[in-house]
Amino acid sequence: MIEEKQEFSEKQRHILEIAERLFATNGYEGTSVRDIAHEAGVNIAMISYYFGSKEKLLQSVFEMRVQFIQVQLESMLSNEQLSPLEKVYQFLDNFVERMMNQQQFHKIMVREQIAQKYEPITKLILDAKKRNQELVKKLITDGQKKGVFKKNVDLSLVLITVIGTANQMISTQHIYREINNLEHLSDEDFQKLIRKRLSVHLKTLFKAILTYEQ
Amino acid sequence: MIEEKQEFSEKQRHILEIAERLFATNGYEGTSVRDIAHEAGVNIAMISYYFGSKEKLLQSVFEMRVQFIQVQLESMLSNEQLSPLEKVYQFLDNFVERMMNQQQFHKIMVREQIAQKYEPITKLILDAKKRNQELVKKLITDGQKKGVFKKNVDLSLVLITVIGTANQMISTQHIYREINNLEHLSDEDFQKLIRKRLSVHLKTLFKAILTYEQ
DNA sequence: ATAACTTAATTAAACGTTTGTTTAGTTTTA
DNA sequence: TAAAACTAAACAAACGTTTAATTAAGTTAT
Repeated sequence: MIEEKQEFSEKQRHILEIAERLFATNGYEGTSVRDIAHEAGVNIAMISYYFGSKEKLLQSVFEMRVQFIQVQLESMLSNEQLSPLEKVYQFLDNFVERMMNQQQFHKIMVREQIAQKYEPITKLILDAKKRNQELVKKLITDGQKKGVFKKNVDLSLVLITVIGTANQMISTQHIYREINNLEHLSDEDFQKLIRKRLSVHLKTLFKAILTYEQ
Repeated sequence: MIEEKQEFSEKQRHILEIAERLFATNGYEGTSVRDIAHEAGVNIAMISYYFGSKEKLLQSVFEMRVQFIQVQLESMLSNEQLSPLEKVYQFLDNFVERMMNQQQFHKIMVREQIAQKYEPITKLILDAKKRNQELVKKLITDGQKKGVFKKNVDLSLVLITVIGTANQMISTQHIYREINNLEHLSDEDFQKLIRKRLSVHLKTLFKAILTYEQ
């Protein structure tokens, strides 16, 4: 029987999820420890008790969420059955799903990568991005060797578009909803819709940038 | 002699620019009125005296910057010399230049469109986006009528990519710089470089999404 | 099995700072 | 000499964190 490592207790995870939501909507400085404690239904002192400080609480939110890609993608990469383009598509699907499932967290990410105020978090973000880029780079160079992808692609710039598009969609989905008259949809259906559209859109983009075919 | 409407005095504009920079880097809640006053070299009370409150100060920053597109683009649109694609290119150049010239302000925008905390500002952003989209829509449908652009383009999604890419570049330019080993460049040269690359990149994207040609 | 003891969880209250804003007074400008 | 610009000081409220005390849970000894 394998004992799973429980980094945080159930109660701690509850606090972390509340904190994540509040940090996402109000920002780190815009959220008070009292707000978090109140919404989580715990005493204010518990947050220092469990996490040490407000800043370490934010760090803990990051730790909770940065299980990131790593394992999932490694196996995909080594699958020799798939064509380079198929691999890229699968990566994009995976990416969109991850982003949409963790919207609150990615809102925090957007803020923090602007602010760069808390060193350990800045470092976490940078490392994750580098790792991400290395993985995609393998995908791309693989496709280039096989002659399916163009050479001279600014990979960083392509990733900025992919991540930027997802971030922008997450940040301004209410506007997208209003402008396109999608208010009649349930929240759930709307989420499904933009997830699907985002996925298709990013694939189209990637194909257009990377391949010769039309 | 035409008297230009001076919305803000020179001293006020100085405060607004300091506030803009601090709001951009530390966020609205992360910036204290004392910080702003100190950096601007004025007494704290002057901020209430001039702008009424901290929140109205933020609003004033928006007012100062929302001279936006409007006039510039209208004339471009009506220029019958240009092909639809050339018009789109010109729009993109204009867009990138505006974004890069007002990076601080756009960092605030990114935060505020996530937060949606201050009603008047949320409304300002929404209106600007709608106006923006209407203008581009004219450009696109014009090109569609002439048979140069594809039909069935999700314009909102395309704009999300354009704006999202620019926002992401502005937010994570330090990472782009490090990953691509561009630290030897002067700040000025680096800014020029990413402005150019962003411009080219967005044009490529637009062309790939909108046109049939390769 | 229960009493004795230890550690962990939880609480209300208080701590010293910092927050945005206002006041009452002074200096500068027209 | 009236209005505008500016200042230092004070305001209450909110902030993150700590304290000291209490309750709950877990362990050991008998």
